[in-house]
Amino acid sequence: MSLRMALLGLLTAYGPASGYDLAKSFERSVAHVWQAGHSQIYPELAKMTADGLVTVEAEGARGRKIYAITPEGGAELRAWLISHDPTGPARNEVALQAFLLPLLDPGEALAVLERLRAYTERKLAELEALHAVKHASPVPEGATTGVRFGNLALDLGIRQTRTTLAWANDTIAAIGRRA
Amino acid sequence: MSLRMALLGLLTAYGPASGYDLAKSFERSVAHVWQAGHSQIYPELAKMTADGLVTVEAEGARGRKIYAITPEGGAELRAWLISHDPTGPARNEVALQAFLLPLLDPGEALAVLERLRAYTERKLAELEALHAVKHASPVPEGATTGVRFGNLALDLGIRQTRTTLAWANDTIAAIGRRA
DNA sequence: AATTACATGTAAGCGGTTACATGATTGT
DNA sequence: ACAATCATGTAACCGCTTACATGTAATT
Repeated sequence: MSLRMALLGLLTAYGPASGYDLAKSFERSVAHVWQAGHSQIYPELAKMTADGLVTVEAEGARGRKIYAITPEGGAELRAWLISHDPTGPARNEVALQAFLLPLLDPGEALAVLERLRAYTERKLAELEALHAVKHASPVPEGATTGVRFGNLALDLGIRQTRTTLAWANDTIAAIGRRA
Repeated sequence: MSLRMALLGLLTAYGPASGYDLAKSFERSVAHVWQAGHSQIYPELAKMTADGLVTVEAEGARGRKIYAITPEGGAELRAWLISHDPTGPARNEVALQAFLLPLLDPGEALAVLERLRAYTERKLAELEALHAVKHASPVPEGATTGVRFGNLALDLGIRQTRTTLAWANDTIAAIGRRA
């Protein structure tokens, strides 16, 4: 369902687009919160067309199909946002490694934590770069809260990444003291 | 792979157990970082037996099979912890809803954020209750860092949940000002 | 005797990944 | 001519969920 909603969201915010365009949008804007490749997007768009949530508005060169969101699609997206509780089953690889970490001896655990910290630092730098760029981008159609599309998620992402980084640093310090 | 590692971790920490026991352990201890039902666990244990990572140590009443981790299993777990980068594809439902939120008008967006906040508050209370209980639990076998098994993940989870809660509160305040 | 908890498995189906396959257009 | 990019799709496979299916032991 989430893939569907992400696609409807992109079509609402940026207007009609092809499967190819949408796949690019996933790589660029949505990548940090949701991922999908073209092999997943094309069949999904076909299903969504059958369900009346989108329509093939036009067909361009090279068999390019331009999809547009329908009123039903818009309603579906709004309904999902308003009433769907994000009960995504907890499945967090970083947290799982953290969970199992005490099974290693202190030296090894420290090495793992250092790796985790480096990884988190890279991710934070990426998000903060995106944050800087964002202020130059145009406000897309469809944004009614006055907040730029995607900015709330970026803020959340940066905060969470900073939290993970702080945890890694504190844990390295705590285990380091014992080792 | 992660399910495999979670199972090996539980067998290392708590000693030999049946598929049934492991399913219970998932519900209790690992639930916040990884989820798995018995229908996933039983076939996985069979595959792990075939791969020599665990052995059926004993068979009890009601066809109960007790699995024990083998040296190969232990090596596999350690290798994974030490060298596997947790590149779990970003797929976060809360963040996706945050991403799409500006498509709603301010009143609706506020309602969604309130729901998100309530959900996060419940989760935080749960984790903090677990934190309180933890101090009474025994230190299991296999913990070599001196940190109790699962405590690092719990700390991380509490921090992240607090961060999400703060984000929800701040965003409610920010949008509320505009509405 | 009936219910609950223990205990194990299988099957259908969905969401997602990787790889395969094809062809048109544009730029060098 | 060749390469890169545009553009769409399919197939095999894996991980996971939900539901089906079966039977045993302990409790009330």
